[in-house]
Amino acid sequence: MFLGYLWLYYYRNEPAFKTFWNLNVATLKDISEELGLSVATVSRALNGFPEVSEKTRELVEQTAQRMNYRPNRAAQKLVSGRSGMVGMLVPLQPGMSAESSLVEVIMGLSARLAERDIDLVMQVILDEDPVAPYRRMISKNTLDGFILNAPQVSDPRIAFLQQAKVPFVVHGRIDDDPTHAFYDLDNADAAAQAVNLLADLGHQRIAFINGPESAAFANQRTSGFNAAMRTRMLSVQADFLSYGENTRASGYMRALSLLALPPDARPTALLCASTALAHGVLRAAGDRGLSVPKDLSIICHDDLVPVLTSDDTNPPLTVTKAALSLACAPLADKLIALLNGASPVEQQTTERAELIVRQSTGPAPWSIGA
Amino acid sequence: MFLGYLWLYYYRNEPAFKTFWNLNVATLKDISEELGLSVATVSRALNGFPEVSEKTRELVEQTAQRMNYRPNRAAQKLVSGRSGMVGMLVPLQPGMSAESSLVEVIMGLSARLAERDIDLVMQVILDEDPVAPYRRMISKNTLDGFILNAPQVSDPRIAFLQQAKVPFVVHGRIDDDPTHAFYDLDNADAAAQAVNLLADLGHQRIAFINGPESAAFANQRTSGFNAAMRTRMLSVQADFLSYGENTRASGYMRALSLLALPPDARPTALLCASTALAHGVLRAAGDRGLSVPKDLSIICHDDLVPVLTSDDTNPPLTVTKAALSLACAPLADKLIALLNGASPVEQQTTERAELIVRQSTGPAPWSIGA
DNA sequence: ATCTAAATTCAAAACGTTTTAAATTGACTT
DNA sequence: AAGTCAATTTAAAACGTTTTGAATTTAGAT
Repeated sequence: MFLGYLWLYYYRNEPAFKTFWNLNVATLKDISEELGLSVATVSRALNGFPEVSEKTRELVEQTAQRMNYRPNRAAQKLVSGRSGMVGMLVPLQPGMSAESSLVEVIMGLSARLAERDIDLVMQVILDEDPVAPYRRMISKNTLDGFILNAPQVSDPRIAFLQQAKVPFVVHGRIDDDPTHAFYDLDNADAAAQAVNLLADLGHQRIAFINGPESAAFANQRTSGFNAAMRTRMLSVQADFLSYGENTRASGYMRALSLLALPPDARPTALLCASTALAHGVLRAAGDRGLSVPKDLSIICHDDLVPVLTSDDTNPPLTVTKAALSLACAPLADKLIALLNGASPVEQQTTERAELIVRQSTGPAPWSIGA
Repeated sequence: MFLGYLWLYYYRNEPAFKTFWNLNVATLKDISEELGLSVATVSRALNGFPEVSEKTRELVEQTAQRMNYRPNRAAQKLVSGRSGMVGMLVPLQPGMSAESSLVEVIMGLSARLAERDIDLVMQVILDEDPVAPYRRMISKNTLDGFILNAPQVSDPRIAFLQQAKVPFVVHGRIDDDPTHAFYDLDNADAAAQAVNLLADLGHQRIAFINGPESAAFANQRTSGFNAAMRTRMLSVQADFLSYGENTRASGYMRALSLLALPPDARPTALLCASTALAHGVLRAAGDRGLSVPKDLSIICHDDLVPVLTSDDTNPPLTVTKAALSLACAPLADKLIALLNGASPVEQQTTERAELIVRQSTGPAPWSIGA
């Protein structure tokens, strides 16, 4: 279906929206008439142009305030191309609704952007083609830029937006040396920190319960994991590295099968990509009658999203910690910088996770027995 | 096919790609020049006006499709007063980020609205004054209507929007007979169903661990609870009804203190406003060494938000069930109806929760002993 | 007072759409 | 062939802002 008939009913109906005008919103013309000035001067005065006299500016600003003037975004957009709105299009994947981290990010972004009077347009994407919605939004001509989350391994959205020369910032990055603006956790380092802690505790059979294989972050964790294991002279068994959904259920299932191995073959330590996975793993350990950390050490990465916490579990989880909420302000700031003409490569930040040792990690079982 | 070629251009970075996707978003003028028609006719053809000939309409629609035309929202807004955007302003309360139900609603709404080519503008509110952000957004003149969630007992936002004559729909309602458009769960009935089940099982000391006192839904649940208790000739002790945050932690704390009472004084059944609360309650029961449902029956309301489920607990929870996700489509539809001039009182729907009996409820302990 | 340059201000065009009122076309009557 | 009425189409005026290029005022120097 093409747009036609929708707009017919939508637009033709007057009484519903006529009321919008009733709210005493003053226009530039109203102010200019009130003061006997031209619209151009009033516009310039309010936008801080240098060629308007101080006396006039003050007068105009007072009057604008008094008359409750607010610039009409649509009109601004029409002439300047800037709408004061940025978009975030999130793909709806199966089980996505559980993605509680998303609300954390949306909230933080929206709050920060609002400080600069920028609005956040949210849209859930159902399309097969990940690029199509961006094309649609761009051609609709209402957004100044985009925030992308959860980048995939070779994410077509990023290539597309770069090509289209639309400002955007990514929460995460596609490879080690991207040309786009981003704010990202040092995922490889987080995995490496975890491995080093476990290796220091004498663990040799370390399994990694990772996130989705298509996610860029999961691949970065794998790189860090493998590299650190190699450095510590530890071998990685093929079936000790699994990818899957970042959910409690998935963690439970995957841990259950790992822990079904005989005691001398099964991992003595599990590294999980998220607290959700770790919750599932804890439960699986309980079901298998294993005590943590005596029989099994567990470490995970904690985004500090308050839904599934890492410190009110039993035992409290050892984690690599990096608050997701801290990403919001930088992301918003970077996008704003881009909108103001900054170059993407100047807008790249990587953050290091902090290791918090709690009670879910301990010496490897064999080292005690030996 | 079609898409394939585009990808080709896209990867090759060829000019055809740029001119097709990027700067050249077709306007009505482009189409009119292409066809030798006037802008007015093209506009009318696309908007389904009756006075344009069928032949012309078809031609215009094909050309529009071919040239990748999309109406410029800013321009439409400027002349018609309609922007094709609706807003959802959510107050950021402490512990709000845990409100995972929100993401569920946002996702669902956005998806449904997108079907009608309407965009959802999200904003997090930090203001003290709940009305201020609405006033701000309205004067900015970019939104056609609002979706309100989590209405409070006598919510000032609703009064303000009604007086400002701005279309809006509420997820929930302020009182039993509101004049605004809403979609709401029959909260009183949900509580009553729970009480009836427990009463049928012989429970007499039933406590209610409710949501925040300021929330309208919590008050409706209380009414239903009290009414049903009265009908069943059961008395409600003052300290058996508590209000608080809808979190696991709050459920845990409140249950802990209830279960500290001596066996012949403490409640034999707990009714919880949410699965999050119930999770906390389950843990508290475990900590107190009480077995569910032998010593204590637990029933809660389940929104079917997949973060804290009710069926993979031990034991699986008896619930009154009503999927939150089912609210999204009706909410979006109602708002669209309002935008098209429908009267708010025609746009009111109440949904009944379904009782699902699982293993967390059982006969009252004394009735077994007796 | 006159001239010049700088400092202000202004009128008008543009952005892309919808809509009003007027103009054109076409089909039927006579 | 001319006249009438309906069916299409068009030109032009909005909507509220920014911006360009020109016009005016002011100040400074002669």
